[in-house]
Amino acid sequence: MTAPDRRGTRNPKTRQSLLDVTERLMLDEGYAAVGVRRVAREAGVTPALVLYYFPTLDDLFIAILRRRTETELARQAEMEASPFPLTDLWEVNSHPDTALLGEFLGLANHRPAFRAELIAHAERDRLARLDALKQRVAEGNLDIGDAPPIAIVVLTAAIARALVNEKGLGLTVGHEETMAFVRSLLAQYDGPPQSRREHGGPGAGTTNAEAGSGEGPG
Amino acid sequence: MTAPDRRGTRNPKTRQSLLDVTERLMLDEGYAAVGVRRVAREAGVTPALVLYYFPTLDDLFIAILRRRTETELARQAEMEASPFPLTDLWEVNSHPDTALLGEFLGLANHRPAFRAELIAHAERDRLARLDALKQRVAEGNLDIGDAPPIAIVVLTAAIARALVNEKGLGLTVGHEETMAFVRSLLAQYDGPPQSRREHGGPGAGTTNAEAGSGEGPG
DNA sequence: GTCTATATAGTGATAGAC
DNA sequence: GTCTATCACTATATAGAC
Repeated sequence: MTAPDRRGTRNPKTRQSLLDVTERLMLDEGYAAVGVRRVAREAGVTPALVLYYFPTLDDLFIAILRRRTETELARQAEMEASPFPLTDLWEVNSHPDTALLGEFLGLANHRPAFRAELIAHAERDRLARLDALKQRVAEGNLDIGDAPPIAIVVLTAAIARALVNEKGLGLTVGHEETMAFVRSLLAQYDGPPQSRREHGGPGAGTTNAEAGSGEGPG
Repeated sequence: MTAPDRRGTRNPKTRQSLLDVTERLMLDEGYAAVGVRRVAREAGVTPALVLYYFPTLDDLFIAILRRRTETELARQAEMEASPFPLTDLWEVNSHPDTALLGEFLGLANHRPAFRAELIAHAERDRLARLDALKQRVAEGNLDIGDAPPIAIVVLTAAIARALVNEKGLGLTVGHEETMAFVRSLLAQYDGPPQSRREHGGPGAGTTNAEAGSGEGPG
């Protein structure tokens, strides 16, 4: 259902070019702008060639998703080496490329063949981040109190994605204050105990609620 | 650009039927499922009649948005009378109909005529909720500490919408824990001081972090 | 107010020459 | 591996009969 899997990969350079164009189109104009003709035109080839590399549009979208996965695994690895995992988890989710995830969600809504692939990817990704977070907690590098780690993972992703979506639309009411607030909250528990409260960025000026009056919950 | 504004509204019953069908289609299958043919078929009329009431598809979508606005204003009014504004703010945002907002966001992404209308609506809505929240705080009915009220409004909307979106997709990893966590957080500061911690629903069993070890921040 | 019929333009995908 | 040409289908939207 996904791809007839044409052996030989043909010309890798052309293939990559098509993927680049598609990804940029999705980010700039949304997945609805992606079509065989449009992609072909922007890549300087013919529509037929696009379908030669990706027999169906679904195959093209799935290829984008798969390529994305590798990039994210790399970022994930970086995060695991960071001294401030929470803040980094937030930053990773706030990356402009997160807009792609929004497009993927919309795409999955009316492309069944794409949906299964996306869900599998999202779940894998979510569990990977959960594991990473748990490990940091176990190492004593991070103290999130009674907060369920999975909730932290879900929340950072949810908030960041929603903000990116809104910004892409041109809706930014309250974003600045919200991001400052979130950053200050994360910075409060983030990193090894001795360094706590020493970072958080200039935007965290609102210090924050004394929601954690102790040295840290738990 | 929006509508030639056909005077007379014709048959209000037919008009409402078309709106009902469209709204249900958007919720069930996403905005991509909405087209003159499909709407016509499900409403038991012909495609031409749909365009008789709504000269372009954009007009149809905008009509949905406008009708929605009234409904939300009603909910908003209810919320303002509730003893637990935070929890209600969350519940309102978690209402299944929130899925519509996600569809609207996607829609605005590739329908310029719809975008301006949506942004105006979203900003108005956000500021209304902000005012309501501020008033509850001023009344002493709610204590959110140093947290910027606008951040509370943005965050509840962002989180709820993201969860609804994911659920619609079939991705629910971590949702239960996250919702329980959010509810417990909200319940902690929600309502008049004397009733605090007496509600929050059965899902809030994880009690929560002792993030607010005092009677309340501030 | 609702219909039939159609104009116009787009789409994903295929066949086959080179 | 890349092209031209085209099929089969869908879409929004319009004209005009009833």
